[in-house]
Amino acid sequence: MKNTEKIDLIFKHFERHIKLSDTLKTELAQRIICKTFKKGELVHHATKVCNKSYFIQKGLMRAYFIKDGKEISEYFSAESEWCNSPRSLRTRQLDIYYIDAIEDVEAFCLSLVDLMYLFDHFPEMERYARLSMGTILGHFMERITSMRFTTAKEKYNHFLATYCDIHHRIPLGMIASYLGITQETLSRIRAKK
Amino acid sequence: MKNTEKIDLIFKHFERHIKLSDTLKTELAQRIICKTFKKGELVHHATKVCNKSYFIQKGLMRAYFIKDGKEISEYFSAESEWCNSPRSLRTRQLDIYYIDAIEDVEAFCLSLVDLMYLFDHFPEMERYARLSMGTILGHFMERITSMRFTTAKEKYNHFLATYCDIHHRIPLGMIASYLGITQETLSRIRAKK
DNA sequence: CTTAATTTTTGACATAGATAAAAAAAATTA
DNA sequence: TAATTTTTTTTATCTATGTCAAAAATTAAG
Repeated sequence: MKNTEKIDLIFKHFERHIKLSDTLKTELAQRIICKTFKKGELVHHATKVCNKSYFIQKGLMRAYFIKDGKEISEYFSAESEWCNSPRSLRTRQLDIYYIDAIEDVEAFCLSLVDLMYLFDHFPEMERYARLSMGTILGHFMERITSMRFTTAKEKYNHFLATYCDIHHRIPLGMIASYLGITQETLSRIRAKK
Repeated sequence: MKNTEKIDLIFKHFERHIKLSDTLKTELAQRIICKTFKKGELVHHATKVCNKSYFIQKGLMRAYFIKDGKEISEYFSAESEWCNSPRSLRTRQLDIYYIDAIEDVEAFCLSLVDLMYLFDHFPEMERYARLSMGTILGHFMERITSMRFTTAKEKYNHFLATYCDIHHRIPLGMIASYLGITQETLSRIRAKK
């Protein structure tokens, strides 16, 4: 890491859940590397096991999978959020997800090996993971509820609420596949209000 | 705890993810209490903050919420699974979920206070939570996919796959609300095959 | 700038699944 | 075991959203 100011972004993120000792900060700084991706660039390919986690410093990433030849968006990650192929990273096996950059991206990158090292040596990292996964789990539960008992319009409103800050940066087609509706339907919903 | 054999069930569960030291086993045994619930009994009420987690030893529990006066099943927990109101437990705030017993239930009960104590003193408990939440997160992702791009029949098949062992113990109406389809539709799907 | 490629919008039509109401079956209680 | 309540099934319509096709608008490339 050259830019010590930049890394503060991810430190601040950790510190929302845990206290970072100087030792841990040093260990993190030694292991985190910076990567950049051009808009449209593929960051992770489903034919590979995912062994990295990206923390976005600037830009927008998307996890998606292919169904019947079409890209189905699974989730979007923006500034100060992680992006990876969760199950692949956890189980060290293949999963269906691709990751690409919707905008030019600057990201911090932590390898699985380094993550494991940190979990083994810093219990507070385990806590961080437990707490932040709890938050994500909550979002998923809300999303499941939103998927089940709402009209297409309500689904879209729920999307607008959860991706409040970044919804305008995501193309309509990607939003439609994320919501499980057709882009025609979404276009009509937008036209009405 | 009187029955030392019984508590092995939950020890074995922990040991799927972590090693349990004798110290931790003792601490757990001191804190876990047994509770029983009759079929139909309300275990957790949405007007209360959830401050307990139940690990089911025998029977079947359900988390649900009320929408337009109807009970919408969120998830089911059977033997060797946890049941609680996740976000309420995590944030110490109210959430929408009720929990009831679909069958007579015998469960181990751990209070939030005791959970916190264990997290604070046993880093391996943090790891256990991280790993088991990862598994749950994977299930949720699959469920979200299943909710979005499949017909009612495919949703039902996905339910049968995920609740393979216990699907026959869950009433049709509860399954329908879990899947976000009407019970009439589910009844027709069952009739066909 | 001009052309090509991609994304979004619009229109016509089809259909899976919702809704409503009532009968049948199963489970619970007296 | 009869009576009551709850759950499931069936029948008949209705509607939101999907599908297909093509035009318009936007973005990217030469």
